[in-house]
Parts: sequence; structure tokens; C-alpha cells
Amino acid sequence: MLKELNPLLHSQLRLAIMSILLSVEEAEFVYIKEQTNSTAGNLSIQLEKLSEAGYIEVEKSFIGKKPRTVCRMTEVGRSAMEEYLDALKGYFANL
Amino acid sequence: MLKELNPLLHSQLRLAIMSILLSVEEAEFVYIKEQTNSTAGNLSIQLEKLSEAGYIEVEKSFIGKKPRTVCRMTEVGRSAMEEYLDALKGYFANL
DNA sequence: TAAATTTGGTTTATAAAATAAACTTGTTTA
DNA sequence: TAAACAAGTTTATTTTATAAACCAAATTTA
Repeated sequence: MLKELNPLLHSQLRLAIMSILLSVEEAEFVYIKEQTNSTAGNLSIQLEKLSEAGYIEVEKSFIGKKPRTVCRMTEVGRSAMEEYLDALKGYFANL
Repeated sequence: MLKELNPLLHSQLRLAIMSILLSVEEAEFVYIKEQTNSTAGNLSIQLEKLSEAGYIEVEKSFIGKKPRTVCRMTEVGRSAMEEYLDALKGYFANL
């Protein structure tokens, strides 16, 4: 039987964010925005959702006088990704 | 760089439909409904979208006096699934 | 040096998708 | 023959994603 796909991860942009954070330890808002080709508004919202779920940590600070937002994945986030991948595999068993 | 995920396939229910049709050659409306735990309305709509895109064929007939809707995947649908899987892999390169 | 532009976002509004509820047409059954 | 069921479709509602507008501070430019 097909497993449910975690709806928080099953979103183009949120998945892209998580994918980047799998590969990079930490990433700035602007970097993620560029890599994903997303608008700042959309990114802001999706980061918050991932953060609320505990999948990522978002750290806001100032570097000099510029705001700086850095994100990194949590262990919870990493396991969620593993589970999601696992579920996904079921959908392609016959390909 | 991460590839775009075909939005027609990047949907829990439509992906489940396609997954079933990968494994089964053809399937009836009612069967798909049971396997996916979807409502008839939702399924009806998603089948139509897949059909419009040419990813599946939907054949409506009568078996005696009962309507019968049978679906099967097209070659176009199969390649779309292959491409989608391929794109997806990029998102988990580091897992 | 005042006006315009850029940076790094957040908030609000709009569009698109998914889902659920209601309805249809014909059938069986109590 | 009225009630319930089957197999869907249509319409309405909710949720999600996206885009547009906005903000404050800093920087560039005329």
C-alpha cells in the first residue's frame, strides 16, 4: 500500500529548501532565494512553516547593520526527509 | 541545480493514481478510489486532469446497466513519471 | 545633499489546488 | 413503491502557493 506523503515536505519550494539544507550545513536567506528562484515573500512563508514544524532552525541577526537570516536543518527535519524519501520510493516501485 | 517538479505529478493523489497505473495495466474507478482512499469527487477531477494532459486514458462504458470507468497509463504518462522520478532524485542527492 | 535605488526581508492580497459536500441517474431491495 | 445504493459529476469551500505591495535602513547617484 502507498504511504502518505508528508504534506509539509510535499511542496516544490519547501522540498527545495530542505534539499539545499541537506547539502550545506547552513544557508542564508538570500542564498536560498537565489538557488530556488523563489520570491522573498514566498520563501519567508515557507521557511516559517518549516521552522514551526521544527524541521529547520532560523537565526536572525545583524551583520554590521544589515539583517541576516541563516537557516539550518534539524535532526527532526533530517528524519522527516528520510521518511519522505522512503514513502516516495513506494510510488515508483514499478518503474 | 534542482530541476522543476512537474506540478501535475507533484500531487499526492495524482501521483498515487499514476503509481497504481504503473503497476497494473488498467484499473477501474472504484478500485483506484479504494486504493487511494480518495473521495469520488476528488478522484473524478484528478483523473480528468491526468487525462487532459494525455498521461492516462479514461474509458467509460456500461457493464450491463452499470457505468464502468477504466483507466490506463499512456506512453506519455510513463515518460512523464520517469522524468519526474529523475528530477526528484536530485533533491535527495545528499541523503 | 536630497532623491532614487538597493538590500533583506514581512505582510497582505490574489490565484490555484485540493477536498468535501451536494446532486444526478439509474438500480436494487425491503 | 419508497428507501437505500452505486458510480460518478458538479458545485462550493477550504487550504495552499504565489505574487504584489510595503517597510526600514543603507547605499548610490545626480
